[in-house]
Amino acid sequence: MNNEEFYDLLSKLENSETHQELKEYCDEFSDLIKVPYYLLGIIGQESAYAPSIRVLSNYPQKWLDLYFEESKQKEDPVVKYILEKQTPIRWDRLAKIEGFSSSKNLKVFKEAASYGLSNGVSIPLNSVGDNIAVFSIAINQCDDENMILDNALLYAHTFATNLLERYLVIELNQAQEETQVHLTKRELECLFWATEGKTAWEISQILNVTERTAIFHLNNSSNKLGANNRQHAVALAIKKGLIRPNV
Amino acid sequence: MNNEEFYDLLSKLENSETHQELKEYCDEFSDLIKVPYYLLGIIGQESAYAPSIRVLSNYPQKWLDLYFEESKQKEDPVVKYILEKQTPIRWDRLAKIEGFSSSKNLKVFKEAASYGLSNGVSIPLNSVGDNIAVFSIAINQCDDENMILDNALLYAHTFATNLLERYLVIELNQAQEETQVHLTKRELECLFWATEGKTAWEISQILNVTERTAIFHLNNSSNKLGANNRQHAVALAIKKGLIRPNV
DNA sequence: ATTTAAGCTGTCAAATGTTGCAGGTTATTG
DNA sequence: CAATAACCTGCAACATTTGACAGCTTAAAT
Repeated sequence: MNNEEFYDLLSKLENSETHQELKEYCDEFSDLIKVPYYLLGIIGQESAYAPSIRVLSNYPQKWLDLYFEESKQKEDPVVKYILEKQTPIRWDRLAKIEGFSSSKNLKVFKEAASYGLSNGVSIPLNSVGDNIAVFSIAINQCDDENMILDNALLYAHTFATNLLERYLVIELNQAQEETQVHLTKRELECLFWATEGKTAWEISQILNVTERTAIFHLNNSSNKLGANNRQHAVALAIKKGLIRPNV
Repeated sequence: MNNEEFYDLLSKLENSETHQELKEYCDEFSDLIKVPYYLLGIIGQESAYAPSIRVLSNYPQKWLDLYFEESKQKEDPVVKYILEKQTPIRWDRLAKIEGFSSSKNLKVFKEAASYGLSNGVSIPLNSVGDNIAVFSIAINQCDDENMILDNALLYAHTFATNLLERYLVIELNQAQEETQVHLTKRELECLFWATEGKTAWEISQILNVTERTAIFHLNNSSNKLGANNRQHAVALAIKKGLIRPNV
């Protein structure tokens, strides 16, 4: 693959309007890097105790079915890794890192291999917003698998970042007004100071309004976010990326 | 640059023990990709209204001094971009994107150019934890600047991810016990449910303890995190990456 | 000119959170 | 065995948050 082909592919991603279209470009990418399998996995943590998992992949369907049926993500070293680290990692190297290499964990690797996914690269993707994602590419056993993967890794890293960004934009567009929350400037200001540990009274002093007004905006924020209480609102706002540092 | 040189460099990063050492490898990287300038900027948002900014860079010192003296980050389109987006971007392309291309913003680009930074690539880095970072590489005007940058981008993306991860690990090691917070299992469990919007009483039911005990753990968490109140504790815990989705 | 969105303010009662006091158990480790 | 860390519980006073009711101002858009 040359750079021109690659950047062409990225601009195709940017102009995609459906997840189906994205999948086609993933297929194209997979051809270009000569790695047969890919998977984009997204963990939504709006509710952290019941996270949603979304997948865009051409992994063997039987393996995917088995994987989620038996909740193998709970003992998958790749999942453990992406929740803690940010750097792309080759599976055979991951298997040697302390803390990820328990025999229970390595069992997942063995099972995956039996479905034709003997080695791969996984790239943690921490988007702003409430999602944690991973993009993996995988290959069956062959002589130069390490070389192919090392070469593909660089492309896959940037490709994955663009893929996820576009995936989430499309998702947001489709969700439309129902799920979309729009907070007013004041509501965001109040929430911001709430995340800094200020009480309603303190916020009222900062914004030069009465305490009642600060409470009013905070309640509106909570309601719009569908939060149970202020703590929940604060948590949701941060996870959704509504709170930005005052750079 | 070939892949071998690159992966060698990455493993040097991984084994670094000081920020000075990292800087040396950045210099080495800069040579390899033939792009003279680099900058790693880290925005710590433990306190979002007074974020800390740390820099590891070989940008012209005069430009850096001027930049922070005049708080140019407030109108820097790159800063605006990295707070919203995740994908690497070439500056000349960024200048054309709607929403980032106000004349006020473009002024920063012009000033940077007068210090020898006429074009570049910036890579948003969203680490788990309480930091937002950017790695930029920059080049002075020349005939094939776009080609050089496009070629360097892929390497820079993965390099930057590894660089940041190591930078933060070193920082954490040096901070040592003073700043380090260790929350017990129970404290984390209570905090987790607090971020899900549960009251102390509800948490007590989930964990099968009395309400008083849940309050006890929540208070301990708050104190250890240095929080003013529960909302603050929840916010800090999420920003620090202590709250993980229950995958 | 009317509507609409956003902002602002007030009061009251009930629920929840915060703080400080005091004391207990259990498992691990030197 | 003694020390330690983590965990568990109760009571009481006070602060803060939440929900429900009611009404005003201002700027922008139809």
